[in-house]
Amino acid sequence: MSRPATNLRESILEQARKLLLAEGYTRMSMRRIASRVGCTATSLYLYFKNKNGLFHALMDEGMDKLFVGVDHALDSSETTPQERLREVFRSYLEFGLENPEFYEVMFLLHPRHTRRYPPEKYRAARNRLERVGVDIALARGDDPGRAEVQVLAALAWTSLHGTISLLVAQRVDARLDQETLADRAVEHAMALALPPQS
Amino acid sequence: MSRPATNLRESILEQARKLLLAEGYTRMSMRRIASRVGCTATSLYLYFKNKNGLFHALMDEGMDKLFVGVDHALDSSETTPQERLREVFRSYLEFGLENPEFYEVMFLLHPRHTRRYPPEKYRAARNRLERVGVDIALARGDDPGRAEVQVLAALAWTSLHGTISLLVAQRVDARLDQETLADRAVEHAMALALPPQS
DNA sequence: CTGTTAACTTAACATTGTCAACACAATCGC
DNA sequence: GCGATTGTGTTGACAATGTTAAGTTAACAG
Repeated sequence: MSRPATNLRESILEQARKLLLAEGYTRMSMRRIASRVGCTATSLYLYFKNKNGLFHALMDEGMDKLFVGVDHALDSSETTPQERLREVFRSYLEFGLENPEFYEVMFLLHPRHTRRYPPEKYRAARNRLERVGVDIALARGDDPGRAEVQVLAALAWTSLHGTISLLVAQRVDARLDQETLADRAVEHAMALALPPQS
Repeated sequence: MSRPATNLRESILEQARKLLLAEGYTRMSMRRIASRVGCTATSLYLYFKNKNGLFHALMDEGMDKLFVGVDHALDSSETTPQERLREVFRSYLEFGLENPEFYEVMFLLHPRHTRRYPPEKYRAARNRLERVGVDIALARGDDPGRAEVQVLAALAWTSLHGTISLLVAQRVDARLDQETLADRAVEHAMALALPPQS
């Protein structure tokens, strides 16, 4: 059959996502995706440059998913910077813990294994981080323009990222309660937004 | 040739390590290692169960390397808990940043891609983390037995881990100075050792 | 000289990502 | 209507991967 006018691209993405979530990147092979979709492996190359292209498309999905929660928190302008920050941190952590494979795909997989996600696409993420920096500056009564604030924003991110990645990889002691750890991670990140000299 | 009595195992480990450091896990293929060693790929299976076994042997090397610095800091008993902690944190960060591939191999690679490193081997690492917990308790004037302290130790770890992994993957804004970020990450972790209600 | 065992290789299997070549159906130009 | 073109897909192949079964060669024991 040809020209079945089905949007094969969507089916490919759907099955690829399922396979990725269920079995990880390596076992998400072109042939296995194709077999589930009901076409040949080479057909995937009509819609994606290669396996990495497909993978990047999945990353886009993940980014969108992440931004929904983060933006909602960032845009709640009627609250204080502190409350916004806490909500952003919590939202980020939640995304990571509830979508471990997506998180893995987006921030954990080393670019050496998958080819690098286009830097311009990370700009959207970096923009959010800058807004976090602004809120940190507001909370601290600091000048948002200072490089110091960007360092603080980066620290908040790395701190939460570390928590997510070790939890997701199940590397923290199993006897520790995951939720308390997550809560404390948020509070620890919040410490960065405290006014200086306190 | 047979029975050359060479310690082939050592050569394999050496070349595997070089390949891993230079080109990452995926490109460290059994055949490529063998070709550099000067034997066939199947010979590697005489000394290691499979690629993962070889990989775990490399992890052992990395663990040892890490523990040298961390233990040195932990054992400097003539200093205060705070100074010890700062030195441990710094040492951990330094190891991660100076041995990115080892760090990647040990704490970044998801167990889904490489099979899981035997849990009992992580015990050595966990022991160190418990000693960090003790020092945190000492610094805070807290009871080392409290679960709270273990959470704090875990938080210190996740926080430093996040910094290392994002720096190693070159995901933080390149305009930020790597060293200041590292320094601040140590200080941020040190905040966990402050006496409560401050 | 004959076994036995250790060290290593040959040859193969199934699976992977990827690509060139081909085939068919729909649409466009006339 | 009809031929050319374009889009949509498949066939078959290539090289590389991890892994294993079977074979080979060398050293030692009796």
